[in-house]
Amino acid sequence: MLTVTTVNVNGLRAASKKGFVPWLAETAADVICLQEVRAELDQLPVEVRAPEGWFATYAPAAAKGRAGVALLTRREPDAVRVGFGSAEFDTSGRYVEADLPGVTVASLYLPSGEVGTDRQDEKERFMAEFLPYLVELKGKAAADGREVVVCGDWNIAHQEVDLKNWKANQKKAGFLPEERAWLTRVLDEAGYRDVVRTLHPDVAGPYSWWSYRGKAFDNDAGWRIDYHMATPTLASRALKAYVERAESYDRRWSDHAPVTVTYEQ
Amino acid sequence: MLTVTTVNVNGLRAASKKGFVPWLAETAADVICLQEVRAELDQLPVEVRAPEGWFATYAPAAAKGRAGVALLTRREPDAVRVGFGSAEFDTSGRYVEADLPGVTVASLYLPSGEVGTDRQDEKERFMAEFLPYLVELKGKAAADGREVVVCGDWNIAHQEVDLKNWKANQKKAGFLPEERAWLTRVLDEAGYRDVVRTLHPDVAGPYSWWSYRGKAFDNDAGWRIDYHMATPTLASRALKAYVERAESYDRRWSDHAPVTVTYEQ
DNA sequence: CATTCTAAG
DNA sequence: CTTAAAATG
Repeated sequence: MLTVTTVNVNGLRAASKKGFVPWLAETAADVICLQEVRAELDQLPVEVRAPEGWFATYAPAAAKGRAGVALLTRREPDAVRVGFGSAEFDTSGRYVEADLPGVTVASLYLPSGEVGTDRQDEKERFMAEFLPYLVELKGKAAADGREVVVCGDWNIAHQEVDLKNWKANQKKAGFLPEERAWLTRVLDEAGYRDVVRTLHPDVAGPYSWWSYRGKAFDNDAGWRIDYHMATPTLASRALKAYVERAESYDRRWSDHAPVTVTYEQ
Repeated sequence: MLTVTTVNVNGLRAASKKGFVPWLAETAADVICLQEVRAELDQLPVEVRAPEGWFATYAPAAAKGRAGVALLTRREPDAVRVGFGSAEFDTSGRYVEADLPGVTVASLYLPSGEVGTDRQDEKERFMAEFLPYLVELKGKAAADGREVVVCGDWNIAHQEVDLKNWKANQKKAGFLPEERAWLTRVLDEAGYRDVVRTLHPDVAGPYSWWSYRGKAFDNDAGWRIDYHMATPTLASRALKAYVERAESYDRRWSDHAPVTVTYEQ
């Protein structure tokens, strides 16, 4: 059994003050993929920089206070790689992967974007570069007889069922036709499986992100943008999935909820 | 009797959340000179933007969130003037004056500065422009048979007795020889009186500012940089002076304390 | 609406 | 150490 959690922490320093530390102490996960750490190593409290019982692999962004991904693993990885061979993005704190026995686990933080801005152009460049890498990653892993799961904040809701207000968001970044089509290519061309959707084909959501603005959380006006994208064999071994939505607005320590999948080994 | 208070609020929005509002409700002052308001009018809660029983004259800086002075008067001023005829400083939220019967009261926020920076150059330019204005102001007032008091944060401690650690601060902005000499000229050349010092010639302080850094407040490592500079006749009418140091670190609503003087009329 | 950085103090 | 803005999400 391998339990993998992914969660965008929206600033690990802030999250650590609001409940991330006890959450970490109680989780049953074997691997945790973090996004939006937004800190240098030495800015983090020691309980999260080097948590007891975990191996921590941090990939901060070159720009202070931005992005940043990490992997927490209960056992030491056989290998760790930061970035995916992109001159533009490898120092931007958006991708890290680790080899564990039989499986490569990655933490991805895809750029956010907003229509008509440079950020959206950046998001599109990332998508264009990252899709071929997914294909390559899957090929290398297959040659090695290993499975792959790329977890993280993909910043795109795939289908209408993946966000509460899909009608109002058809021209919004995160639910644009071209972004949705790109996610379809991740599945159909690169050959990954959306593990949570595969386990729960017909439910709305389960959402994993609610804006801090307005009453989005209380109205459950959420988006499903945090995914486990796994190679088919690993996906077929998924036993259960769970989105850990906080009980109330003020018990949250991030605007995202942890998304956990348990895989049979 | 005319009671005048001056206080640098270090952000009136923050101060309003921490105790400025009840302080204002209970003060016996007739005129309050505020510095470092750091807000536009419409960013302020209505209880301070238009407090009941007061006339409020705000002179915000053109730069958002910076400087800003104001006058609160229990009666409506006969006239109000923003700035002192300086192309550089009249829109910088550093000076406002109001005519009340027999007396002109001004709120001044002299630039802060730091040795070796552009800010210090700015402070020096302000000083160079402001001294002649003080002379002019006094002359016009005399011709009109009125007194003058320029209250505010002058950002200079005059003598060794005006700050706790004068030895360690001899090369620090706020206690440089040239700044101290300039304050002497305000007294000797422009002919103003330092009202609080005149009433209390021999005491240490009373300090009106304690840095937020370190334990400055608890150690009373303060500076006397907030002054009532009055024309001699008005100064001679000062009956008592009072610096309202907070009872404890966390009952403060600013790093400065209100400095209040009661004048006989 | 929240996090972090920066400039300023 | 604190305020407030700005950029980002």
